[in-house]
Amino acid sequence: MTLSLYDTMSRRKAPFAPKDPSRVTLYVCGPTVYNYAHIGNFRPVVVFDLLFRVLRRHYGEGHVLYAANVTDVDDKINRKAAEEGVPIKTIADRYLDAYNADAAALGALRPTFQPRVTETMDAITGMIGDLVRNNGAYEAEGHVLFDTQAFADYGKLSGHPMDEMIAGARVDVAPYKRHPADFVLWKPSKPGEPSWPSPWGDGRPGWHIECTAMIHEALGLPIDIHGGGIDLVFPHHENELAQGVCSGHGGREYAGVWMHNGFLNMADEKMSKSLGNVALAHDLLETWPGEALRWALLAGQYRQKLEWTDTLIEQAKANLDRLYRVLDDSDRFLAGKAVPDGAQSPAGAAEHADVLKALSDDLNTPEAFAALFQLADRVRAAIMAKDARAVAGGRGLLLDAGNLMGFLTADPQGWFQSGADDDLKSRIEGLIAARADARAAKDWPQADRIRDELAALNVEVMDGASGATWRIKE
RNA sequence: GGCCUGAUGGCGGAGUGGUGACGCAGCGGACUGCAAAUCCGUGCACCCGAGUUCGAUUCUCGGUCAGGCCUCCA
Repeated sequence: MTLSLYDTMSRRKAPFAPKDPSRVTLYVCGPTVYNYAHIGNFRPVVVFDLLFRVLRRHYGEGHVLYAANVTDVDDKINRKAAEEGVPIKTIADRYLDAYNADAAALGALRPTFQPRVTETMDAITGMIGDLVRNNGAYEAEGHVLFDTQAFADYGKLSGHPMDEMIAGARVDVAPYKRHPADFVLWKPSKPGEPSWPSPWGDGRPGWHIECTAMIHEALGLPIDIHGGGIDLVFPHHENELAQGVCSGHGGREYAGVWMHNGFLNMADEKMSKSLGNVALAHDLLETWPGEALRWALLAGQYRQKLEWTDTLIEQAKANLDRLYRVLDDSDRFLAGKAVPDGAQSPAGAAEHADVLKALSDDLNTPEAFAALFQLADRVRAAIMAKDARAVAGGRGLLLDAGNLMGFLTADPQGWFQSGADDDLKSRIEGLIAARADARAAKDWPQADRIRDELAALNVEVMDGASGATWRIKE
């Protein structure tokens, strides 16, 4: 099965061809850890986690290397550390832990490498040195600047012609720059700020060089896929590309494919800390299962913008409920049954294949979801046909397809009963038992009274052939 | 000002030159003591104008609207 990906550089979808199928490399720009990350920050995390999973399915788990960096020195981190009177590492560690916890709750696997700027300083200064030697950078007033004139293709990724970028620039140009588009590779630290030694004096790296150096250090240039948010195309990725090529590592190529996810909007505007319209993943995870948030983040194709609303999350939750119900019903149906082995094709084999097929088409998650539902329908039909072998096989396929996308990892019963502690559970079970007695005695008013009581506890009862089941209503 | 996306039913959201996915919500029915879940059935859309075509939601051009980048930003 062919994997096709959309490349920002060529503006086309094309079959993916890694340079070495036994060592596929993926890099995604990670967080600056100075605060809790908002849900929009996690869109690329979830999207590229999905890509990571799909790549592993195509090339084998051990053959895909995924690096996502951590920016752990930056003005905002410095400021926060100064406010609290602690080292920047304290701030960075705190929010990196929170970030990784949130990412895990959203079903993201840990990247193979998670390099930190402060631990990659030698590689960073080394690469700046390479650029200076190659005449791709120059020193001016204690700064080292990248010389955009040295890279003829500058602007090719973003499609921004050089002249127009200057004409439209809305920032003051530092006087020591040879060209307005030149950008900082190394800058002196102000007194009291963290600084590192370098051949150009003590200071700290510019933002763009960090990624290029970490990519080279962790994966080696050139890489197969470079990902990130659409906003990073210019200037960040444009600059990374220029640095990488001019550094002399990896030849003319920096990344084989450039992938960019669209933004998350809230009330028709992008979610951003400066606009103040943020929803922290950390807070959302208090009220919603991580899988529901993950589903919501994948509800649209990754390149499209996504409107983040409560309705979106509710619908995502409802979608997952439907799949979990099938799993739950399968479990009930299979309970106590000896399932015969056999080579008979399980329910939903074709639909199972369709899931990977849809994902392999530039991560078409909506189509993958559709295939997942069709697969669930096949399992449902097998339950109704009382075909234990088909149910067991189909259930396995549904689970596998869901897991591939990072879903259906919860125990089905637990999915519906999460939010109930043991006290509540035993109370619910007691009421259900009492209601069963009332129903056996055909005391309908009493049975309905108990159901109302359960409803007051936010519990929904479902009478089935083999007794009543329940779940927490949302 | 320059560059770039997008516009599909009540909602989310794929896709396609000709039979308009999928899910949520709605409606009718079956099942149920009544519900819920489930099953069966069902209504509802392709921004506007022009062009190409036997035929366009799908291609081309123009317009309108929305959003993004050009500045820290996923």
